[in-house]
Amino acid sequence: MTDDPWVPPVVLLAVDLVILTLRESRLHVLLIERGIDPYKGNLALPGGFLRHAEEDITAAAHRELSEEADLDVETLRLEQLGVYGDPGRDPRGRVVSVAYLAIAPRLPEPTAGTDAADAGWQPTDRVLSGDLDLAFDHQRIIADGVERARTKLEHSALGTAFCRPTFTITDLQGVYEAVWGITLDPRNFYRKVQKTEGFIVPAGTSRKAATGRPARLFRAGPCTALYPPMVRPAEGPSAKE
Amino acid sequence: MTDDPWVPPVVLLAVDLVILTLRESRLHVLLIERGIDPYKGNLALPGGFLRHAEEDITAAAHRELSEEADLDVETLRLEQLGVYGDPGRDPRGRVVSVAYLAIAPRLPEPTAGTDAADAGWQPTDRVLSGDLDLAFDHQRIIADGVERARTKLEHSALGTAFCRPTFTITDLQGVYEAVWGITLDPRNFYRKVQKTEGFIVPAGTSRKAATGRPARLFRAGPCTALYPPMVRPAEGPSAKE
DNA sequence: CGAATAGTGTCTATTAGACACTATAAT
DNA sequence: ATTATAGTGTCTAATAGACACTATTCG
Repeated sequence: MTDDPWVPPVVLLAVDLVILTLRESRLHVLLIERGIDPYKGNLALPGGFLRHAEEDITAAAHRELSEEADLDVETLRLEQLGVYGDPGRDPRGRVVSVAYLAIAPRLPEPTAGTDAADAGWQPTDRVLSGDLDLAFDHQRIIADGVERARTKLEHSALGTAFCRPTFTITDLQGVYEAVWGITLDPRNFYRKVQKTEGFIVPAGTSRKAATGRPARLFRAGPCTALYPPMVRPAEGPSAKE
Repeated sequence: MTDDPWVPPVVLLAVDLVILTLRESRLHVLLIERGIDPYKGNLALPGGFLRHAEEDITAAAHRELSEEADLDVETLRLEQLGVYGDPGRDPRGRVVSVAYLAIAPRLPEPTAGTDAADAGWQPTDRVLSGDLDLAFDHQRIIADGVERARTKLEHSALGTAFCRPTFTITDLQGVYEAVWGITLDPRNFYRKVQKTEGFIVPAGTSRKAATGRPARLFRAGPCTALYPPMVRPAEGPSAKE
């Protein structure tokens, strides 16, 4: 045992972004193809190291959002998802990553950024089933992100973030159905959403229709927390006889 | 602009523990008095740097729990609360802290650990009101921890973690009332808790009574997630005319 | 008109919340 | 008996969930 004065170890700090959206009624996550080792060629979450020692972590997340995902920083709200710092999760050394969650409306394919060889939306169920091979512990991070989105739909107005600025109630129902993976009664959903004060507000004009009656348009309301919450039907444990 | 190969910056990684308990019907948080600079003499959350470069973050949190708080690691479950890494939050340099939340039953005063000059439980409302001067951004971390506990009480069986191994329904009600800062109807609470399957299970013997009818004892049930959830009455926004 | 989607009405079983009562102990 | 706390019963208003209907567009 030496008696050298102890100094704390240092780590590399990274951010990773779980950006979810809806395409063709399925939940998708934005992934890039890694252009460099380790895990070169594998799919991974957009993200990267802090740029410099004074960079704010949230600022770094926003920077990666525009650099790697080429998405508009202004329209997306990032929420901290958690820290992933297992020793050995990155062969380059001790890398601790702060994961952020963002919800995006349906967007055109993002163009590849600087250090992303390719970028694209992948269905979350393909990721979670292990069908796709992800770098690092990113499958785990995505699983946590999806689960977070599921519960946030219950208690926050996050659902509107999946929609474009104006949307129909049917659009919003599609969000809940895709994220929760269930079907909902349109009539009850209609009532419920309307009576949850501040959730959605009418956007004047009705519009849209390939066929059928045109739907009214709404915008996201002022509330961020829903009261009463949207209730997700019980699952698993209610194994009915 | 030089053309030196860019290398990512490094940071110091710390863990901080928000340990909540109930004493005399008030929510308390465990704080230590800092024995060294910076913020020497101020109150702070128990915590500290990673011991070595390969230490798991959760393991470090458990280690601090026993070292600094002298609490039994086995009985307390730690939950990640978030990352606090603003540049400038620590004058010693770039320190990023991972905060953990734990709930403890009423315990004897913990004995001071190694680098804690003094330790003790402080009411959370004194902390949140700014009545006590905390080191770093620990007031903010505690505020987040308390808020997390509030919402977890709704959807998880966390409330039982505030109680000793066996407890009465009145004990459990006291937890909800203290954390939520409201009063509840004992009769409705009784029914609600009983019918939430797996929340609490009878512990055989009835017992306890200074005066009045002895209460039945219960243990924490197998469920971690409550369904249906305990509903916290609406606050603020329902400003009744 | 029919097809398709939007939106409303109504009924019922369940539940939250209010409140009165009975039960079991100590003094 | 009195006091104090534990536990149960009951009523009512609100709500979730099921389901039938009307409304508005296009072709």
